Amino acid sequence: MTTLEQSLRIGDVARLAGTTPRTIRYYEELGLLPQAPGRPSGGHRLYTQAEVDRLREVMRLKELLGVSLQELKELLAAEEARAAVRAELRRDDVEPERRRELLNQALGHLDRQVELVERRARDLAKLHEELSATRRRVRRKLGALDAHTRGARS
Amino acid sequence: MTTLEQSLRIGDVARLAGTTPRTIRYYEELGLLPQAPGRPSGGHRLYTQAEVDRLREVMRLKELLGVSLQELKELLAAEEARAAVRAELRRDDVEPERRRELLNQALGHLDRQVELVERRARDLAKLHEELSATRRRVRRKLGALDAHTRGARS
DNA sequence: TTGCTCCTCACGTCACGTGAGGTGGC
DNA sequence: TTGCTCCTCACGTCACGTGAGGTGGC
Repeated sequence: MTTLEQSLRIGDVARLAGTTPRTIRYYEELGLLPQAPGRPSGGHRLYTQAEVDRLREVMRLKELLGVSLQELKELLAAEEARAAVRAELRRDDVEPERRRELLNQALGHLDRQVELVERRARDLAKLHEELSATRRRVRRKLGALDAHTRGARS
Repeated sequence: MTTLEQSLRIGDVARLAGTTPRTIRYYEELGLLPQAPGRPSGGHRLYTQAEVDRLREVMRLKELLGVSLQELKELLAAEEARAAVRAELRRDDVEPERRRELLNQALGHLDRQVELVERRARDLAKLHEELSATRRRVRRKLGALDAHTRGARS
């Protein structure tokens, strides 16, 4: 039961996640990150690796899903519910219908995220195809130009 | 030589592109869209389909590449250079070395865009894989739950 | 003439960046 | 004690949103 890892400060967390202390405080203010616990109001925030992971996940979803922080907060509230639910599900005295309800909720949230990701992936693939086609055309022109130049010299 | 299509107003363009007049004016101010030509300063802006296409492309790249408007402006300046260059290339009196230089520039800009797109696509694919795996796990639990319930009832 | 859309300020908002001035732990 | 990072305002910035008050074309 070591508590040795409880020693990350806000600057450490920011560096590990690739962002700034200001962003962490802002996310905490919005409720996207939990309040650093046991802080005497004005004292330093202390974190563990769990907060680093959480922050990285928040940043990743924000970037890749392209949603506002408010929307993201709602999406993540669902994930938190799932975490709480997992604890509840682990106990065996949960009624099957309650269990089914919880699992179905989780499935709904996952489906929404997957849909957002797939839509973005389709759009990106189309753009990639177009850029590649243009690039091939430019390359062909360069090739023809080289061949012509060599032909004229030889 | 009909000039019948020269009759789009800023609200029309916004609706066709899925944005707002304010965004169009802002992009014009930043130089991302050309000034609507022949406007008596205070008069209404008039557009053609070409501006609609341009605007859609700007919006699409902004969303999918996730770059700032300033970075996007630089990327698109390259595209404009390409357009001007295509006109120059069409004439046959361009020196081959100049021609090669222009084509190589175009290739460089395309490579940068393709790299951005591929990086995003990789990140998205990874996220998709993780979400799908989680979804499969939840589904398996639901399936087991159903089987168990039916088993208990039968 | 009546609506509608347009125009230009200009202030508000979201997601932070960036000092200003001060306190706290190795 | 000296640095360093931390703290809380609070104003600045980017990419627009949203009226305020007024002018212009079917």
